Amino acid sequence: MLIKPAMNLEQVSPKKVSDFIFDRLEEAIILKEFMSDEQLPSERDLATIFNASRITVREALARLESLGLVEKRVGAKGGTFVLPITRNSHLRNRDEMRRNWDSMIEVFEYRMVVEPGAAYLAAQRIKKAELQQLRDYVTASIEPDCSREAFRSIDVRIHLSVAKASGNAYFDHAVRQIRTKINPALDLMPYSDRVKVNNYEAHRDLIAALEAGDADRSRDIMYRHIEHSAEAIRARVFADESFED
Amino acid sequence: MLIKPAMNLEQVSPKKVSDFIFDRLEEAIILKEFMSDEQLPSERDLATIFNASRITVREALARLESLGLVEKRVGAKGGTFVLPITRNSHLRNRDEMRRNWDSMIEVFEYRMVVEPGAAYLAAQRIKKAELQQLRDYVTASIEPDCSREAFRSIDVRIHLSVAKASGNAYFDHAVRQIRTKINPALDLMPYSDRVKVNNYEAHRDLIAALEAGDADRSRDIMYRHIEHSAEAIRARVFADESFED
DNA sequence: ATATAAGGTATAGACCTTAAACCATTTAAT
DNA sequence: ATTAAATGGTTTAAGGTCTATACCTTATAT
Repeated sequence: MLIKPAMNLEQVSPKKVSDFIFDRLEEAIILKEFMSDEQLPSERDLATIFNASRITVREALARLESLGLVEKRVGAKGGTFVLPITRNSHLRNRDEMRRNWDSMIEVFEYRMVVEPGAAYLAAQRIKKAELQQLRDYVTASIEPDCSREAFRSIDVRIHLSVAKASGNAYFDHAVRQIRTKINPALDLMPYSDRVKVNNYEAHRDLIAALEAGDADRSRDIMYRHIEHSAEAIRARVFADESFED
Repeated sequence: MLIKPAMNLEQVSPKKVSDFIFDRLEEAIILKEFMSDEQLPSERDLATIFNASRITVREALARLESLGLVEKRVGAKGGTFVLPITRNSHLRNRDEMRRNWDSMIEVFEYRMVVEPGAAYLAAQRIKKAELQQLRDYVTASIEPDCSREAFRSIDVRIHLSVAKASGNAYFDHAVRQIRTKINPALDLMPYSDRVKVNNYEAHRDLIAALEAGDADRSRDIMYRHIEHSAEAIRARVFADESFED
């Protein structure tokens, strides 16, 4: 006898245009497509980009502003500017993750399946230009003048590029979603030579495996890389000390 | 030097409440939570379930009706009823999949990563009641009086239950999404004893592995099961003959 | 015939979005 | 000092969507 699963009753509410715009801009800031002090396109340009009215764009920007992600300045040379992450927002992030650690674990579990899968496919399909782009990112990440924020931004781009090189929109989207969830946690990490070198070596080895078209090795390297990353985040979130680096 | 990725300009449009309701009902029908000739809840009940107005529910139902998924009848004993899949819609589905085979391949690739991952986690966490539910499903699926449609419905429920047993909302959601994409293809499959037995054995072995808490074996069985399924779909979609069984 | 349970329809008000115009502020060029 | 340009800030009118409520129509069972 078949038992019908209960009708999945979900409270739906309309997703407004301003919600979409807010989500996209928040994601862009979290993924560091815009870095600190960088200016977003003007309200008028954003309206054109998103094919929306200026008022609707302003509603999305107002939400970003109320979250402390951006700041507006009027006048010529004015505009909407991305605010740097403050020590306070760091601590708030950490507490939020401590309180909600179970949901972080869910993201990690998903990531450990999805990103190695993306690397596996990418090894079979990545194009020369994409490999070169990856190499440029990795090279830039190990330069001595690479700022902490630039380093974090490059790290995101490397992982998103591998997902894109998988040639599969599902992996691309999933990695983007995962990264948007965990990037605030990664921003908590210290910025030491040891971290830089560890990351450099993992990314370098991954690129070598991708270049060799070795899908299994690419997958394994990615798996170990993000396994290590998850453990480092866990240690950091539950560390007693506060953050100074 | 860092090169900024181009601003991802996407045309956003508001997602209306009726869109959400339409999506959920369409999904429920595709996943065979409602079977042929079954009655959906009344418009008034759906409005309560989704916390929306009746007019909005009617808009969603009108779209379902225009797609030929449901039919409305007025009067007492009237209501909204799920229509059976016709031979024509079968052929349309097949042609659509032939034309858009690349996007089917993307779903299969994603599925081969996500569902084995879900099975791996489920083996470590599945509860006694969930195992019993799975056993009941599998038993029902091999009964001689199990209709073709009931068989397909049970198949869906087994895979969704495993995803749910992973205890991870990301896997749960992803498997749902994947299944909604490929279920129309699975509906094209013949309903022979050979198919029934193959499915039965794969599901039986999977449950045994889950019950043993053997994560690696659960993952491998799931992988081979859906690899076989993808190949069977490919053969069916590109078969010359039309469908009689 | 009548009651009942559905779908079918109509109206008014609240909210969201667009388009277009205009105001206010700041900077750089003149 | 004046002015032009670029930006955010504001207003208004028109149209679309959603809610709430009420009432109409159809078909079945009693």
